[in-house]
Amino acid sequence: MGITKTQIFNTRQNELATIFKVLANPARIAILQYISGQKACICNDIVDEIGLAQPTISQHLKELKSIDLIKGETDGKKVCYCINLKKWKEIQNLLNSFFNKTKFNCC
Amino acid sequence: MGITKTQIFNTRQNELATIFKVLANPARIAILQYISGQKACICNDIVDEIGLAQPTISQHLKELKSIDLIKGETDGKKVCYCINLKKWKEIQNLLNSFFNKTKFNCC
DNA sequence: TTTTATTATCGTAATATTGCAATATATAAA
DNA sequence: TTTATATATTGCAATATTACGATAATAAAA
Repeated sequence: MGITKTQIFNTRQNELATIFKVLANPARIAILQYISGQKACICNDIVDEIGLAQPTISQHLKELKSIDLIKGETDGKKVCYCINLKKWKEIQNLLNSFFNKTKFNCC
Repeated sequence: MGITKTQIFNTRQNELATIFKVLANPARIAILQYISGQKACICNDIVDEIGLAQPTISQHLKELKSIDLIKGETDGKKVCYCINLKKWKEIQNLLNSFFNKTKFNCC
C-alpha cells in the first residue's frame, strides 16, 4: 500500500490528477510565474531568482516538461525555457471543464 | 531536506500549491465528481462507488474539507457531503487568474 | 441498556516527493 | 586540447502521501 491505485480510476481522472500534481508545489508555481514574465528565459537566472539549489530547479523543470507545460530550447551552453502556450491553454480548458461539469444538486 | 521550503515563497504561491495538492489525486477527483452528481451525498455510498476502504475515503474527505471544497452535514448517524459552491467558484477563479496572468514574452 | 450501523481516528507499512552535494555531460572560450 | 560555464543526472536523507486494519466515537434501533 502507499501507492495511488490508478487502475481503479479512469483516464481522465488520472490525467487531471497528474496535471494537478505537477502544479502542486510553490517552487514550480514560482518558476512558471518567473518564466512567463521574462523575455529571455535562462535556467541559471531561475536558480538565482527562486533560491533553491541548481539540481533542485533542474528537477522541477523536468517535471514541468513532463506534461509539456514548458519547453526548453538549447542555445549554446544555456537552455531557454518557455511556457508552451498551446498546452497551457489546453490545460486551462481541461481544468475549467472539470470545474464547470460539477453540478450542485444537494445542500 | 525533503520538506517543501514554503518560507521562500509568497502566500499566493503557497495557497495555489495547497489547492493543487488537494486536487492532485484521482480518488479525490472521483469523489468530487461523484458527490456533484448526487442528490443525497452519503459517505458510505462513496466507499461503494470508489472502491477504496472506508478509512481511506474518510481521509480523502478530510483533505477536501481542509480547503472547504466540500462540507459535511451530519444527518443522524450518516453524514451528507456536498460541494461548497462558494469556495468551488472561488477556487476556479483563482486558478483562472493564475493561468491568465501568465504572459508569453518569449519563444 | 445492548446492539447495530455509520463515520472518524490511530498506527503502521509501502511508496512518493523534496532538496541538495557530488558528479557527469555538453558546449564555448582560451 | 585544456579550462570554464551551464545544465542534467545520480544517490541519498528527510519528510509527505497513500492505503488499510484495528479500533474509537456517535447515534439510531431493538
